[in-house]
Amino acid sequence: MYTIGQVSEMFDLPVSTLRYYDKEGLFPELNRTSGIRQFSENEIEALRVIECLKKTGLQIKDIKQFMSWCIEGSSTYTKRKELFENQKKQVEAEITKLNKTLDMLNFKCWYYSEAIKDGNEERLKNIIPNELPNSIKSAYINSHKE
Amino acid sequence: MYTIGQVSEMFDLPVSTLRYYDKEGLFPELNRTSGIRQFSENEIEALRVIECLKKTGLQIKDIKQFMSWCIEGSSTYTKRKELFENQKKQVEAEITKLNKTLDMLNFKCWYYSEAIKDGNEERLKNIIPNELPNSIKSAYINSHKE
DNA sequence: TCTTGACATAAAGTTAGGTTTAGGTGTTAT
DNA sequence: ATAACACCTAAACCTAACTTTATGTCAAGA
Repeated sequence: MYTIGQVSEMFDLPVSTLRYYDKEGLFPELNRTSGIRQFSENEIEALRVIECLKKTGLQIKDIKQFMSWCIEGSSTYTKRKELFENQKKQVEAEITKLNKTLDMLNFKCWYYSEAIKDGNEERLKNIIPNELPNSIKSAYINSHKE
Repeated sequence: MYTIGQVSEMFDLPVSTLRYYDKEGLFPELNRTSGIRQFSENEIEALRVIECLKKTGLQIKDIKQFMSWCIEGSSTYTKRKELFENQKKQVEAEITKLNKTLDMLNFKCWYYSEAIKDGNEERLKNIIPNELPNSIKSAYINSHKE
């Protein structure tokens, strides 16, 4: 059993955030002794899931929904699995997008290192995109299409 | 030259968002003819950079700062390069985090597919974490440490 | 005893990034 | 000439996810 202060330290989250999550129904099985919250292993795992689902872009109200399914029991296993599978797709798509973003960042890093060497952008403006070095050209094309 | 409506279609952004970006100073060189915004290649590239930098987590006010540096000329090449290098680190760190998130999602997907087969979580609760299949075990450990 | 520190609540405040609304201009199809 | 569009502005509004504030309880140490 942990106090709210201990959990705050463990997860590096403000106490106010934990109280907010509780108020929003994210710890439906949280017990109290004379008003004081008692976080058990159950709430610790819930917090790991909360942090995971938040990272996937899920909103608090939908995380609350998930927590309700957990209490409903075995009849919601399929729903819960589908949720995780959906969020997995979301994250995979997000990683793909971030890799496209990295292409733009790599191109711009190269661009400015060349501009620093030249002292201006004249030469660069003339070689874009056909005379770009091959390694940079693909990053340029990837980040400038659509 | 493009109208705001054409740019809205090209980037799949609401017209109101483009006006908002303009108001926030993200198109410092945008010209107008009798009050109507004229988006040129310059603003199109600016928008590509805006979308890129937003994806890296940069705030509008910092993107505005970058746009000001662009106008200042060659004296800001180094600052601009450093910005892109920083954002590149941010994105690489974010991809690492998302991969950890994927570990949790993979574990949970596996967990619920097993729970569906069993009809309950009894067996699962007893095999965590030591008797987990190896492929799942690493995902579990990865997403349950720290 | 008194004050410090951890816990509690309810309600108001904050922030970023837009979006909506209300009112107006100018051009083009019927 | 009138209606439908695409454009314009300023200002109010919105939302999610917290955070802060004001107020109070309770246990332990000086």
